[in-house]
Parts: sequence; C-alpha cells; structure tokens
Amino acid sequence: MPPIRTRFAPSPTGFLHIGGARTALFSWLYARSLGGAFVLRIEDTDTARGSQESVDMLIRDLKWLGLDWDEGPAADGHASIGPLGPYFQSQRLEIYAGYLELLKSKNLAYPTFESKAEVEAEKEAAIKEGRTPAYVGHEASPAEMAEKTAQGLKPAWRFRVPEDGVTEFEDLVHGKTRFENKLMSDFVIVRSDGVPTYNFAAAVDDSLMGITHVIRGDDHLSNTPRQICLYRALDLVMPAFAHIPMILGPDKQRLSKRHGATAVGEYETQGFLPEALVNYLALLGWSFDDKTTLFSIEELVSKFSLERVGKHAAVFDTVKLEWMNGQYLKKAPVERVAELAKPHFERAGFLIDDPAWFLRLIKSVQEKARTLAALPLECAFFFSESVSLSPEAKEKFFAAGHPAWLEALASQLDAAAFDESSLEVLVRAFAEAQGIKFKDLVGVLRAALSGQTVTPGLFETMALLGKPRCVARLKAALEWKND
RNA sequence: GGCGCCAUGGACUAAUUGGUUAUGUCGUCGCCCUCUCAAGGCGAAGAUUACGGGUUCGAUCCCCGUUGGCGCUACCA
Repeated sequence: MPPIRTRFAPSPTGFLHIGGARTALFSWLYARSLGGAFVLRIEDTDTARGSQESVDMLIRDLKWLGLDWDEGPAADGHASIGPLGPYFQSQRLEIYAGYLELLKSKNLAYPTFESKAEVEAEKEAAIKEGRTPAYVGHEASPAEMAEKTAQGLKPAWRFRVPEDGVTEFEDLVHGKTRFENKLMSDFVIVRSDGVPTYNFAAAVDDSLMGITHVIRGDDHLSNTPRQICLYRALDLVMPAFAHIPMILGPDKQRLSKRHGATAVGEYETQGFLPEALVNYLALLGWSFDDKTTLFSIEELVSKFSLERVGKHAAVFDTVKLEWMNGQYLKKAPVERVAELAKPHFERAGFLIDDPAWFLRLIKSVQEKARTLAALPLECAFFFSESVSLSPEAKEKFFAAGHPAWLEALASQLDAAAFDESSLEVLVRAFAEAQGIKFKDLVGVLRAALSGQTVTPGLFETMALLGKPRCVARLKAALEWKND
C-alpha cells in the first residue's frame, strides 16, 4: 500500500476558523496515525479576498495547535517546501492552463461569454418553468470567439459534464454516494481572468500532489462528483474521499461570528491551551469509545481512525471546552501555566516583578482556573494599591456587626511569622479567644484583604499579600462604614 | 424548485454480525469534603432512539415514506 498523503487546503481569506482547524486536525491525525505525510496547500485563487496576512495567521494558528506539515509553505509564509510544489495555487497558474489545454483538445471544455446575470436569469427561468436547472452554457462559436476577442474580451471556460450516467464514489465516512450526471451543470473551470475555480484547481492539485485521502467538510460532498468527472476527463489518479460533518453554532446554524469566538487565534488570546482545543475538536464528530474523554495528542494520533468519524453535524459547546481547558490547566506544570498566564496579566496592566512570587500566585489559582484570561481579574486585588469592596463582600464584612477586634488582630499579625501554617494557627487561636466562629472570621478577613468573597485560600492569600499589605488593609478596613 | 447529506436526553456521544435496565462526558440539581469559589468524591433528574409504516420471534441498528435541519445548485472555496 502506498504511503498515505493527506492535505489541508484553506483559502487565505481571514483567520483560521474553528471548522477549518477541525478539518486540518482530522487530516493531520489520519496522516500521522498511519505514518503518512501531511500537506498544506494555500488555495489563493480568489485574489479579491485572499491576503498574505491571512496566510501568516493560518501558519501561526496551525503551528500553535501543533499541526505540522511535511510539505507546503515555509515558515515565512512565502517559499514552498517539498518536491511537489509550489503549494500556493496562485503560483501554479501555468499548470492549470496546461490542463485546460488538455481538456480543450478533448473537446471537454468550451468558451462562453455570458455574464453572471444572464446565467442566473436562465436558472431562475428554469426553476419557474419546472425544468431541470442543470445548466449547459452557451458555447461561443469560432466566429463569436474571434469577434469578442477582437473587442478585448476573454471567455470563461466551462467543463462539458457527461450528459448521462451516474457518478458514484465510496466515501470513507458516508459510504456509497451517487449523483446523476444530467443534473449537473457545465460548471466554469477557468474564469475569464484566466484564474481556475476551486473544483478545477483542487482536483488537479490533489492528484498532482499525490494526495491519497481528501478529508474535508461535508459541504463539499456535492462538489465531489464534479471533481471526479474532472479526474476522469484528465486521466488523473483519484484520491479517496472522507467528508466529515460540519460544526454548528448553538442555533444549529453554521458556526459564525455571531456565535462568539470562531477564530482559533481568539481561543489563544482567551487563554485556552492548544492541547485542550485539539482534544475538544477531536471529539466533535469522532469518538474512540463510550468512555474516554481526555486524550493527549499522542493518544489521538494512535487512536484516530476514519471509521469512527460520525456523519452528523455537531454543535460547538464553549462550556464543555472550558471544562476541558480547566482539566488541562490543572494538570499542566505550574511553570508553564505561569509563563502562559504572564502576558494576560501584563495586558491587564499587572507587572510581574517577582517571578517566584508570581509562581506561587499561579499555584494558588491553577486548580480552579478554566481559562488563563480569567485569571488577572480574579487576582486583581493582589496588584492594586487599595481594595475595592464588592457589595457581597461588604455584606459579609459587616455581617456580625462592625468587627471591632480587627485592630487587635492587625497588631497581632504585625508581630507574626508570615507563612501559611503560622498564620492559620494564629487566626484559629484568635477566633477562639474572641469567641468568633472561624468561618466568620475568615469571611471578614477575606473581605477586608481582598474586597471580594472569592479568593484563593485565606492563608495562601495572606502570605502572598505579605505582612505590610495585610496589616495596612486591615487598618484601612477599620474606616469602612456600613451605610 | 432540483439533487445530495443527516437525524440517540439541553450539548458531545456509545451501543461487537438486529436481543442492553440505551453508555460515558459537559451542563443542571442534591449530598459529602471545606475558610469562600473552584477542584475532587457520591448520587439524582433528564431519551416513547424525529415521526409513520413495514421486514423480523425481536429493531437505535435493515427497507420505504413523511417531517425537519444542513449543503450544493457561483466567473466563492
């Protein structure tokens, strides 16, 4: 059996989308699981929408996810690496032109000068009259060609789809799928500006690049017979196809911006770990068994198979992703979490001048964290000069009347050792001596020190804050009025 | 309009060749743990497997139909 070769072929029209990332992941996993090669090809034939910035973002996001390619664009986003390049369709125009000539020589492609509006009008009319809207273009006669060309016009080229018969193929996830040729229009393969369309360029490239398995979203299922007709017409070797289900928003509509974050890059800036996103995405449309939920990348590679890919679309659930991210955050080494969290704190305006202290801070919040981006907000009181009292904390603070003993506690703390266990011993003893419930005392102290009702463990928090700030904050809290 | 694909609790899903009290995870709720919140542990609720017909001793599973969703029907990909 020849080695497996899969590809991811995005068009660079923006950031890497969650759906695209999942498609790339499945292709990558399939190749890696079978020791094959993964190819990245940039489908930049839509010059109006594509951009170099998009290519750069794509490369960045793919790398962040850990999806590496054996052939495709170099790290700089310009050069191509691999023997079957270039891997940018915009640089392969002469190749497509050659295949167009081949089609022309077989009388399987013909020129047309119709406008888009004319084509649409024809289709509308066909639907209205109850005719099959399969469209046969108006083929320009040699005379029309000469005349229009003389006027400086250039034709678009349509592919002559077989008039009858069926095109069927064995899809690796959907099984046997068949389409009647007579229902297919003669589609445009080369636009009047000389640039090939998706179906033409993709078919030519997949074959020329030796792709053995085309894994893509099932929105392409209906495009497949067109491409198969092209492979046959051009005598090109055909890959196997696996159409994976789409990812939907909560309203079951195609995932889009109004559903919130859809760009992979946004998940990075929101503080998701790439392995968590990968794990979550892998489970959208694929499962290993009825029990396993958490998979390392290595496990995914060893366990992935197309046979276990499902057929129906899946709704993207941010809440479950967050849970999963929390699982990974909890298990990750503190050093790594701290390093990844640092930019989030800096973006919030919190400078980290003591790395060792910061590590302790992260350690105190790591277990409960769901995303890195949520951390600075929760930890803000560690960085601010004074405390801003939340209404809930205020209520807690005054719950047992004005805590008059606060001053006494402050002076005891002023003389105390400031490690967690000493602090706990001191506070517990103080509570007992004052006849206050430990629980209540903790609540008051938490409010006084942080202005919040939720913080890391009180003694961790105190040790992290340090003696001077703790004492100062307790004294400041004495001035609080219960109004 | 035509063609295609799909259909298991709110979400993601499992169910060896048709035979299970229909699996697990997220979420929800409760209890435990506990200085708060999480995390963790335990437990519960939630599914006439979209609907209607078949085939069969027996259908989540096979067949047909209906409905619904999505996709394609572009000189987008």
